[in-house]
Amino acid sequence: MPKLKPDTQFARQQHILDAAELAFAAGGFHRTTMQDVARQAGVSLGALYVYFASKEDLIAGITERDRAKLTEQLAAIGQAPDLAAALAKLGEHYTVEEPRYKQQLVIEIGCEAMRGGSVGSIYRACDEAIMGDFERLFQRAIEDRRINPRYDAATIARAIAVLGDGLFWRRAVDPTFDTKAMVPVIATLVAALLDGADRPHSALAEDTKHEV
Amino acid sequence: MPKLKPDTQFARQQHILDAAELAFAAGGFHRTTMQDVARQAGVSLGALYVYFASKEDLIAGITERDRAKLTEQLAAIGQAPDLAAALAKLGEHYTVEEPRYKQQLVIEIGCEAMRGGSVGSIYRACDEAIMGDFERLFQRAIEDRRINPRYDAATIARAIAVLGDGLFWRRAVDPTFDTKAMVPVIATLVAALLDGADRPHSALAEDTKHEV
Amino acid sequence: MPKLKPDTQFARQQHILDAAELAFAAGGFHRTTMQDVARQAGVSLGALYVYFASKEDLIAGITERDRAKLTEQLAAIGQAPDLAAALAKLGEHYTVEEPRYKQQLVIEIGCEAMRGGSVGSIYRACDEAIMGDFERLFQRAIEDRRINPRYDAATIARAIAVLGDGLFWRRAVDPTFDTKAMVPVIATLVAALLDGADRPHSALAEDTKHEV
Amino acid sequence: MPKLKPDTQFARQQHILDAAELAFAAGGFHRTTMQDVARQAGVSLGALYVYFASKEDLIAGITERDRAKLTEQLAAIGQAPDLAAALAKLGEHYTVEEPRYKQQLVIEIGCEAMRGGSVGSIYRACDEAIMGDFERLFQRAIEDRRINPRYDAATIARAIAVLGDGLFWRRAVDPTFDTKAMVPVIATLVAALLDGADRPHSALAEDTKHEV
DNA sequence: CATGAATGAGCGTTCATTCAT
DNA sequence: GATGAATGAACGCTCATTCAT
Repeated sequence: MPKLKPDTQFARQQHILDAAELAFAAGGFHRTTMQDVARQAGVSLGALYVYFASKEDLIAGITERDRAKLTEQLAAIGQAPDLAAALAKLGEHYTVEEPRYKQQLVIEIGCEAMRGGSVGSIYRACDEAIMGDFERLFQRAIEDRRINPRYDAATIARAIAVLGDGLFWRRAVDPTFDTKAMVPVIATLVAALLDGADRPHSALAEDTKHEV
Repeated sequence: MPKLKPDTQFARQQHILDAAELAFAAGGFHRTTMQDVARQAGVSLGALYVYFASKEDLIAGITERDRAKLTEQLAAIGQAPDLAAALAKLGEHYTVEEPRYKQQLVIEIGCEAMRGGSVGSIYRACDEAIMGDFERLFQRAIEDRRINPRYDAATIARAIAVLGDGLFWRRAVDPTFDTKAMVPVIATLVAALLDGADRPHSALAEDTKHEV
Repeated sequence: MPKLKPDTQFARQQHILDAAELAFAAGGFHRTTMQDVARQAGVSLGALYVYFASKEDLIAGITERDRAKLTEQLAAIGQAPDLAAALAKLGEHYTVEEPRYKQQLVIEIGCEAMRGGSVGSIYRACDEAIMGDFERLFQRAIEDRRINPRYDAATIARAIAVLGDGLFWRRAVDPTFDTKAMVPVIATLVAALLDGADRPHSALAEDTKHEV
Repeated sequence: MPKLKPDTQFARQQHILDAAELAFAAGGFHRTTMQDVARQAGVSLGALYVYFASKEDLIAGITERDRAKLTEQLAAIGQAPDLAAALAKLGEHYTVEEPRYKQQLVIEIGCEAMRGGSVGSIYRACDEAIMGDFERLFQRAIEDRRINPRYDAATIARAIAVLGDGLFWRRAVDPTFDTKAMVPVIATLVAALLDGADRPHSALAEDTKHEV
């Protein structure tokens, strides 16, 4: 029998990735066995290895797809007229539409990425790309005078990443965390970051200004 | 003297915890074997089990010690006259004094805590305690008119947790992250949270005000 | 064909049970490792766990098969016209045809069964079933006047169990024991049990008659 | 500090043996750790090794003491005027006075003795001594015409051993076994063995006579 | 291509034994 | 002599990966 049609191949790979995300989110990368993933996907163990050469490869596949989606969504923000509003929208998307297990997966991925390996490479490459895009995005916004921040584009990008990652972490780790209620609060801070150059700041800000 | 003095016992337990933190931070909880920990601690495999009944118990011990230290440090903030400055100081502490592997450990712990178990129980119990303390701290500060925030104490506490966790995450996961440079920026946001009731806000803040 | 036919599966399970009996009889349940069993069976360690979930499960499997065989053989006695002769035949079977290691295994099983667990459950369940069958067997024989014992059916059943177990024990524990020579002697006692109501007995019997 | 007085030494050794019997009977030789024994005896782990060089040595000590006691009791039977009655008395002793855990220990010992080692040596040496004594006992009784059996002294000795061991086994392995009720029944068989030369026997005896 | 039985290296854990105090 | 912390070989078991069918 010749090769499966590329469409079918791709579809099955995506199906396995979906199942693997569920399985891994439920039990973590290490406690979850390839057998578990196969069962969740409704395929045989051998079939798994047709589409992914190893467990690491499978995890890398998940990482890649997840980061690609995030990259894409952040890219879409570049088109938005109101940056702050677009970012708040994105924050809401991850809060309301996405199930919690996706966030837990992101934490799991980051945790795995800390150890290097192929997951680390992919994660960091994506992160750098995202950060670069982000930076350019804010650079353009500054140049176009659509925002008026106290900090340079690179700092803004990183600060917003801190906020976003903090939200992800909290939602994943704290089951009592009310993400929906927190998003607008964080959005306020994003807004403050984007548009704060000419505002007075608290004593603290004054004290630390020279460190920036 | 055959029976070790409690002091010595405690010291050895702490020594093993130190070694375990190093070993686990380097390889993650799952890749790191008990043998690795023993080697790092310079004790035999059996000695490990004299002080910790299982690997889970050892990880729980690390979690407990780590969270206890954090709780203690946050408690100390209650005494500070300038809340915002004290928080910034704490942020700097975790940035400059603490080695990066400690942050990675925190991420590892949180990741493990997502799966429940004894680590999950300890983590969540500490987290709740910390959040409660935090909330009361801000409540008192509001009543004493030392701060004048737009949000209630509970929201402030949670938002600052998001900022702190975001910093931890970034430092752990992104080796290029310049934490030292980012702390003052985040400190600005903390200051904005603590003292922002009567300031004008951006359009975003206006838009989402009704959701708060 | 990837999925093994049930026949093959069963055959392999039986093969492993055979090998395990040999290995366990040679070294006892506790000194014999799963690796030993695997080596004896000519399969890998992992393959063992395909067919038996744990060492206890493997021992339970041996127990079950052994007891099932015994139950079956005792059931066959029910059909025999001459009860005493059939029992003697069975005694001879276990003496001559069965290798000594099987007896040693029975002792090992009983020893394990003393500690409860799944082996204990299986052992006692079979023992009770056997004793019940035995009792009914003798009850019918009494009613049909094929035997004429001094004791009731339950007592007969238990006394014969004592004789049988004593033979097993002796053969297993004493390498100089001449089972072949002893079986007819024990058979005499069985015969005395089955047919002794109207015979005169020794002083001892008279002394203890009131206790019966 | 010089050596302990031999009396004290002996007393402690006996105390440890008592505790070890309890501990081993409860959990079996293999599941019970030296730590368990020490705890049961109320001594330190190190003290155990002052009195017994190894676990095997401790088990051998138990075996030796147990067999010595049995040997002694069987020797006492030699003095009895009525052999059958004396044997029945001994049977009752092990049924009523001795706790069940002692029987379980005997089974455990026999099980261990099957594997050879020092326990095997001791067990078999004692068994042979007992069997020799027993044989001589019955030989003298035959010569003195106090008994009139169908079989020679060696056969009688072994047959009675089968009965005794069968009783031990049943009591140890079957928690529902009513030993007290069974002893008189078995005593009947012993009596039949000791005094049966000139009695008619059942068809079974006739049938199997040629096999003897 | 699909299957799942087979493989075996490697893990967490136990426990008989030793020995510094 | 007594103590119990320390040792490390060895065990039961798991699971990523392979490959005959």
